[in-house]
Amino acid sequence: MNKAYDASGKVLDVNIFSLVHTFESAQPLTFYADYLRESNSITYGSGNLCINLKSHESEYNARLELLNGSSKRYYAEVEKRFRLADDMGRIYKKISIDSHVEKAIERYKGMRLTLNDPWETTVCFIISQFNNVKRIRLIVRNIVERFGDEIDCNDSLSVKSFPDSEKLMEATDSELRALGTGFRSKYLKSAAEFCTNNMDLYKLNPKNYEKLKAKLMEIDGVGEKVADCIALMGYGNLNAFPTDVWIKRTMEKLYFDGKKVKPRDIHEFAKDYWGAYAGYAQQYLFHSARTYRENGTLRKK
DNA sequence: ACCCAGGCGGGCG
DNA sequence: CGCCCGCATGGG
Repeated sequence: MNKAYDASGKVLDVNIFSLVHTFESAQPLTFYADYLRESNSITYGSGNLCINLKSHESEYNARLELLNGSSKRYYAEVEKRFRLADDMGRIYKKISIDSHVEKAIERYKGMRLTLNDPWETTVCFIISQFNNVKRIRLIVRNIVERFGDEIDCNDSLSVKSFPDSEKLMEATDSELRALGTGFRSKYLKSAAEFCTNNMDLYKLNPKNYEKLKAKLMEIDGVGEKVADCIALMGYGNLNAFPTDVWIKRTMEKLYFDGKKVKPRDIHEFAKDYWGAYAGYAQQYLFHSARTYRENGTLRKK
Protein backbone atom coordinates (compact mmCIF):
# COMPACT_ATOMS: atom_id res chain seq x y z
CA MET A 1 0.00 0.00 0.00
CA ASN A 2 1.46 3.34 -1.01
CA LYS A 3 -0.91 5.45 1.01
CA ALA A 4 -3.79 5.04 3.40
CA TYR A 5 -6.22 7.11 5.45
CA ASP A 6 -6.48 6.08 9.06
CA ALA A 7 -9.85 5.17 10.51
CA SER A 8 -10.64 8.70 11.68
CA GLY A 9 -9.80 10.19 8.29
CA LYS A 10 -7.61 12.78 10.02
CA VAL A 11 -4.20 11.75 8.86
CA LEU A 12 -2.73 10.38 5.69
CA ASP A 13 0.10 7.84 5.76
CA VAL A 14 2.42 7.82 2.80
CA ASN A 15 5.30 5.56 1.89
CA ILE A 16 8.40 7.38 0.70
CA PHE A 17 7.69 11.07 1.07
CA SER A 18 9.85 14.03 2.01
CA LEU A 19 8.21 17.42 2.32
CA VAL A 20 11.49 19.28 2.62
CA HIS A 21 13.00 17.75 -0.51
CA THR A 22 9.80 18.26 -2.43
CA PHE A 23 9.58 21.90 -1.46
CA GLU A 24 13.27 22.71 -1.80
CA SER A 25 13.61 21.04 -5.17
CA ALA A 26 12.24 24.32 -6.46
CA GLN A 27 9.77 22.48 -8.50
CA PRO A 28 6.80 23.63 -6.42
CA LEU A 29 7.73 27.19 -7.20
CA THR A 30 4.49 26.85 -9.06
CA PHE A 31 2.46 27.37 -5.98
CA TYR A 32 2.45 30.11 -3.44
CA ALA A 33 3.67 28.54 -0.24
CA ASP A 34 5.33 29.11 3.09
CA TYR A 35 7.46 26.24 4.27
CA LEU A 36 8.83 26.00 7.81
CA ARG A 37 11.87 23.78 8.23
CA GLU A 38 11.71 23.62 12.01
CA SER A 39 8.22 22.19 12.05
CA ASN A 40 8.34 20.54 8.62
CA SER A 41 5.04 22.15 7.74
CA ILE A 42 3.73 24.09 4.82
CA THR A 43 0.94 26.58 4.24
CA TYR A 44 -0.41 27.35 0.80
CA GLY A 45 -3.49 28.36 -1.08
CA SER A 46 -5.02 26.00 -3.57
CA GLY A 47 -8.01 27.39 -5.42
CA ASN A 48 -10.23 28.58 -2.60
CA LEU A 49 -8.79 26.13 -0.09
CA CYS A 50 -6.28 27.04 2.57
CA ILE A 51 -3.97 24.11 3.19
CA ASN A 52 -1.87 23.97 6.34
CA LEU A 53 -0.03 20.69 6.39
CA LYS A 54 2.43 19.11 8.78
CA SER A 55 4.52 16.13 7.81
CA HIS A 56 5.69 13.72 10.51
CA GLU A 57 8.48 11.70 8.98
CA SER A 58 10.50 8.72 10.12
CA GLU A 59 12.88 6.92 7.82
CA TYR A 60 11.32 7.56 4.44
CA ASN A 61 7.69 7.36 5.41
CA ALA A 62 5.40 10.19 6.37
CA ARG A 63 2.22 10.80 8.28
CA LEU A 64 0.56 13.89 6.92
CA GLU A 65 -1.61 15.90 9.20
CA LEU A 66 -3.84 18.78 8.19
CA LEU A 67 -3.73 21.47 10.83
CA ASN A 68 -6.82 23.24 9.57
CA GLY A 69 -9.74 21.73 7.74
CA SER A 70 -10.21 18.02 8.02
CA SER A 71 -12.75 17.18 5.37
CA LYS A 72 -11.98 14.65 2.68
CA ARG A 73 -11.79 17.51 0.23
CA TYR A 74 -8.63 18.82 1.83
CA TYR A 75 -6.95 15.44 1.86
CA ALA A 76 -7.93 14.85 -1.73
CA GLU A 77 -6.28 18.14 -2.65
CA VAL A 78 -3.08 17.21 -0.82
CA GLU A 79 -3.06 13.78 -2.39
CA LYS A 80 -3.40 15.26 -5.84
CA ARG A 81 -0.96 18.14 -5.42
CA PHE A 82 1.83 16.03 -3.97
CA ARG A 83 1.19 13.09 -6.30
CA LEU A 84 0.79 10.73 -3.36
CA ALA A 85 -0.63 8.04 -5.60
CA ASP A 86 2.72 7.70 -7.36
CA ASP A 87 4.36 4.43 -6.40
CA MET A 88 7.88 5.69 -5.70
CA GLY A 89 9.35 2.23 -5.24
CA ARG A 90 8.23 1.31 -8.72
CA ILE A 91 9.35 4.63 -10.22
CA TYR A 92 12.77 4.40 -8.57
CA LYS A 93 13.19 0.95 -10.01
CA LYS A 94 12.37 2.25 -13.48
CA ILE A 95 14.73 5.23 -13.46
CA SER A 96 17.68 3.85 -11.44
CA ILE A 97 19.45 2.71 -14.56
CA ASP A 98 22.84 4.03 -13.54
CA SER A 99 24.69 5.42 -10.53
CA HIS A 100 23.93 9.06 -11.43
CA VAL A 101 20.22 8.81 -10.79
CA GLU A 102 20.78 6.25 -8.06
CA LYS A 103 22.93 8.70 -6.10
CA ALA A 104 20.42 11.49 -6.58
CA ILE A 105 17.65 9.25 -5.25
CA GLU A 106 19.81 8.32 -2.29
CA ARG A 107 20.30 12.00 -1.46
CA TYR A 108 16.74 13.13 -2.02
CA LYS A 109 14.65 10.07 -1.37
CA GLY A 110 11.02 11.00 -0.96
CA MET A 111 11.16 14.03 -3.26
CA ARG A 112 8.05 14.04 -5.42
CA LEU A 113 6.92 15.90 -8.43
CA THR A 114 3.84 18.00 -7.79
CA LEU A 115 0.72 18.51 -9.88
CA ASN A 116 -0.22 22.15 -10.09
CA ASP A 117 -2.84 24.39 -11.62
CA PRO A 118 -2.12 24.80 -15.35
CA TRP A 119 -2.51 28.58 -15.36
CA GLU A 120 -0.37 29.03 -12.26
CA THR A 121 2.25 26.80 -13.80
CA THR A 122 2.20 28.77 -17.02
CA VAL A 123 2.70 32.08 -15.25
CA CYS A 124 5.44 30.74 -12.99
CA PHE A 125 7.45 29.27 -15.82
CA ILE A 126 7.06 32.30 -18.05
CA ILE A 127 8.64 34.18 -15.17
CA SER A 128 11.33 31.52 -14.84
CA GLN A 129 12.99 32.36 -18.14
CA PHE A 130 16.43 33.95 -17.85
CA ASN A 131 15.91 34.09 -14.08
CA ASN A 132 16.82 32.25 -10.89
CA VAL A 133 14.71 30.28 -8.44
CA LYS A 134 14.97 32.70 -5.57
CA ARG A 135 13.82 35.62 -7.68
CA ILE A 136 11.11 33.60 -9.40
CA ARG A 137 9.62 32.76 -6.03
CA LEU A 138 9.82 36.39 -4.99
CA ILE A 139 8.04 37.58 -8.12
CA VAL A 140 5.34 34.92 -7.79
CA ARG A 141 4.82 35.98 -4.22
CA ASN A 142 4.54 39.59 -5.31
CA ILE A 143 1.90 38.68 -7.88
CA VAL A 144 -0.17 36.76 -5.36
CA GLU A 145 0.12 39.50 -2.76
CA ARG A 146 -0.86 42.16 -5.29
CA PHE A 147 -3.60 40.42 -7.28
CA GLY A 148 -4.73 37.43 -5.22
CA ASP A 149 -7.85 37.33 -3.07
CA GLU A 150 -7.79 36.49 0.60
CA ILE A 151 -8.82 32.90 1.32
CA ASP A 152 -10.87 32.25 4.41
CA CYS A 153 -8.73 30.00 6.60
CA ASN A 154 -10.88 29.93 9.73
CA ASP A 155 -7.97 30.98 11.89
CA SER A 156 -5.07 33.37 12.11
CA LEU A 157 -3.46 32.24 8.86
CA SER A 158 -3.34 34.65 5.98
CA VAL A 159 -3.28 33.05 2.55
CA LYS A 160 -4.18 34.46 -0.83
CA SER A 161 -5.31 32.71 -3.97
CA PHE A 162 -3.41 32.80 -7.23
CA PRO A 163 -5.05 35.33 -9.59
CA ASP A 164 -6.73 33.79 -12.64
CA SER A 165 -5.99 34.94 -16.18
CA GLU A 166 -8.94 37.32 -16.25
CA LYS A 167 -7.68 39.05 -13.15
CA LEU A 168 -4.10 39.27 -14.37
CA MET A 169 -5.28 40.53 -17.74
CA GLU A 170 -6.39 43.74 -16.03
CA ALA A 171 -2.91 44.51 -14.76
CA THR A 172 -1.05 47.29 -16.54
CA ASP A 173 2.48 46.87 -17.80
CA SER A 174 3.91 49.17 -15.17
CA GLU A 175 2.01 47.33 -12.44
CA LEU A 176 3.52 44.04 -13.58
CA ARG A 177 6.99 45.51 -13.86
CA ALA A 178 6.70 46.93 -10.36
CA LEU A 179 6.48 43.33 -9.13
CA GLY A 180 9.88 42.52 -10.62
CA THR A 181 8.75 40.77 -13.79
CA GLY A 182 11.01 42.94 -15.96
CA PHE A 183 10.96 42.24 -19.70
CA ARG A 184 8.58 39.29 -19.09
CA SER A 185 5.70 41.65 -18.31
CA LYS A 186 4.58 41.73 -21.93
CA TYR A 187 4.51 37.93 -22.06
CA LEU A 188 2.37 37.75 -18.93
CA LYS A 189 -0.08 40.31 -20.25
CA SER A 190 -0.30 38.57 -23.60
CA ALA A 191 -0.62 35.11 -22.02
CA ALA A 192 -3.37 36.33 -19.70
CA GLU A 193 -5.37 37.72 -22.63
CA PHE A 194 -4.78 34.65 -24.76
CA CYS A 195 -5.75 32.19 -22.03
CA THR A 196 -8.86 34.19 -21.23
CA ASN A 197 -10.08 34.77 -24.77
CA ASN A 198 -8.53 32.21 -27.07
CA MET A 199 -7.36 29.10 -25.27
CA ASP A 200 -8.93 27.45 -22.24
CA LEU A 201 -6.07 25.72 -20.41
CA TYR A 202 -8.58 23.67 -18.46
CA LYS A 203 -9.98 22.12 -21.61
CA LEU A 204 -6.71 20.95 -23.12
CA ASN A 205 -6.31 17.20 -23.32
CA PRO A 206 -3.57 16.32 -20.83
CA LYS A 207 -3.05 12.87 -22.34
CA ASN A 208 -1.50 13.65 -25.69
CA TYR A 209 1.92 15.02 -24.80
CA GLU A 210 2.99 16.18 -28.26
CA LYS A 211 -0.29 17.93 -29.04
CA LEU A 212 -0.48 19.47 -25.59
CA LYS A 213 3.03 20.86 -25.94
CA ALA A 214 2.28 22.32 -29.36
CA LYS A 215 -0.85 24.02 -28.01
CA LEU A 216 1.02 25.45 -25.04
CA MET A 217 3.68 26.87 -27.33
CA GLU A 218 1.03 29.00 -29.00
CA ILE A 219 1.13 31.14 -25.86
CA ASP A 220 3.41 34.15 -26.14
CA GLY A 221 6.46 33.64 -23.95
CA VAL A 222 6.09 29.85 -23.88
CA GLY A 223 8.82 28.03 -25.79
CA GLU A 224 9.80 24.39 -25.74
CA LYS A 225 11.35 24.33 -22.28
CA VAL A 226 8.53 26.18 -20.56
CA ALA A 227 5.97 24.05 -22.40
CA ASP A 228 7.70 20.94 -21.07
CA CYS A 229 7.52 22.32 -17.54
CA ILE A 230 3.82 23.03 -17.90
CA ALA A 231 3.18 19.60 -19.44
CA LEU A 232 5.04 17.95 -16.55
CA MET A 233 4.02 19.99 -13.55
CA GLY A 234 0.72 21.43 -14.70
CA TYR A 235 -0.71 18.43 -16.54
CA GLY A 236 1.21 15.47 -15.13
CA ASN A 237 2.99 14.27 -18.26
CA LEU A 238 5.69 12.31 -16.44
CA ASN A 239 7.48 11.60 -19.69
CA ALA A 240 8.26 15.30 -20.27
CA PHE A 241 11.92 16.22 -19.81
CA PRO A 242 12.36 19.99 -19.38
CA THR A 243 15.86 20.88 -20.51
CA ASP A 244 17.09 24.00 -18.81
CA VAL A 245 20.72 25.13 -18.41
CA TRP A 246 21.28 22.92 -15.36
CA ILE A 247 19.95 19.79 -17.00
CA LYS A 248 21.75 20.53 -20.25
CA ARG A 249 25.09 20.85 -18.48
CA THR A 250 24.43 17.78 -16.35
CA MET A 251 23.36 15.64 -19.27
CA GLU A 252 26.30 16.68 -21.42
CA LYS A 253 28.68 15.81 -18.62
CA LEU A 254 27.14 12.52 -17.53
CA TYR A 255 25.77 11.06 -20.74
CA PHE A 256 27.46 12.79 -23.68
CA ASP A 257 31.11 12.59 -22.70
CA GLY A 258 31.25 16.32 -22.00
CA LYS A 259 30.31 17.25 -25.55
CA LYS A 260 27.87 20.03 -26.37
CA VAL A 261 24.54 18.67 -27.56
CA LYS A 262 21.25 20.19 -28.55
CA PRO A 263 18.09 19.89 -26.48
CA ARG A 264 16.65 17.70 -29.23
CA ASP A 265 19.38 15.13 -28.66
CA ILE A 266 18.78 15.26 -24.94
CA HIS A 267 15.05 14.73 -25.39
CA GLU A 268 15.68 11.78 -27.64
CA PHE A 269 18.10 10.25 -25.18
CA ALA A 270 15.76 10.76 -22.21
CA LYS A 271 12.86 9.21 -24.06
CA ASP A 272 14.83 6.09 -24.94
CA TYR A 273 16.58 5.86 -21.60
CA TRP A 274 13.92 6.65 -19.00
CA GLY A 275 10.73 6.57 -21.03
CA ALA A 276 7.48 7.16 -19.19
CA TYR A 277 9.18 8.44 -16.01
CA ALA A 278 11.79 10.70 -17.61
CA GLY A 279 10.27 13.66 -15.75
CA TYR A 280 11.14 12.12 -12.41
CA ALA A 281 14.70 11.41 -13.55
CA GLN A 282 14.92 15.04 -14.64
CA GLN A 283 13.74 16.27 -11.27
CA TYR A 284 16.29 14.23 -9.34
CA LEU A 285 19.16 15.19 -11.62
CA PHE A 286 18.11 18.84 -11.61
CA HIS A 287 17.92 19.11 -7.85
CA SER A 288 21.12 17.21 -7.37
CA ALA A 289 22.98 19.38 -9.87
CA ARG A 290 21.71 22.54 -8.24
CA THR A 291 22.54 21.56 -4.69
CA TYR A 292 25.60 19.29 -4.82
CA ARG A 293 29.19 19.84 -5.82
CA GLU A 294 31.68 17.18 -6.87
CA ASN A 295 33.20 16.99 -3.40
CA GLY A 296 29.83 16.50 -1.78
CA THR A 297 29.59 19.93 -0.21
CA LEU A 298 26.36 21.83 -0.47
CA ARG A 299 25.95 24.52 -3.04
CA LYS A 300 24.53 27.93 -2.02
CA LYS A 301 21.07 27.76 -0.51
C1' DA B 1 33.42 45.14 -11.76
C1' DC B 2 31.87 40.64 -13.84
C1' DC B 3 28.97 36.53 -14.32
C1' DC B 4 24.96 33.92 -13.96
C1' DA B 5 20.04 32.58 -13.43
C1' DG B 6 14.52 26.32 -14.56
C1' DG B 7 14.64 30.89 -22.23
C1' DC B 8 12.23 33.31 -25.56
C1' DG B 9 11.16 35.93 -29.76
C1' DG B 10 12.94 38.14 -33.59
C1' DG B 11 16.22 38.94 -37.18
C1' DC B 12 19.49 37.27 -40.27
C1' DG B 13 21.88 33.99 -43.46
C1' DC C 1 15.50 25.51 -40.73
C1' DG C 2 19.92 27.02 -37.47
C1' DC C 3 22.37 30.49 -35.18
C1' DC C 4 22.90 34.75 -32.51
C1' DC C 5 21.51 38.49 -29.90
C1' DG C 6 19.14 41.42 -26.45
C1' DC C 7 16.54 41.28 -22.53
C1' DA C 8 15.43 43.18 -16.40
C1' DT C 9 17.06 42.40 -12.11
C1' DG C 10 19.43 40.89 -8.02
C1' DG C 11 22.84 37.93 -5.80
C1' DG C 12 27.49 35.64 -5.57
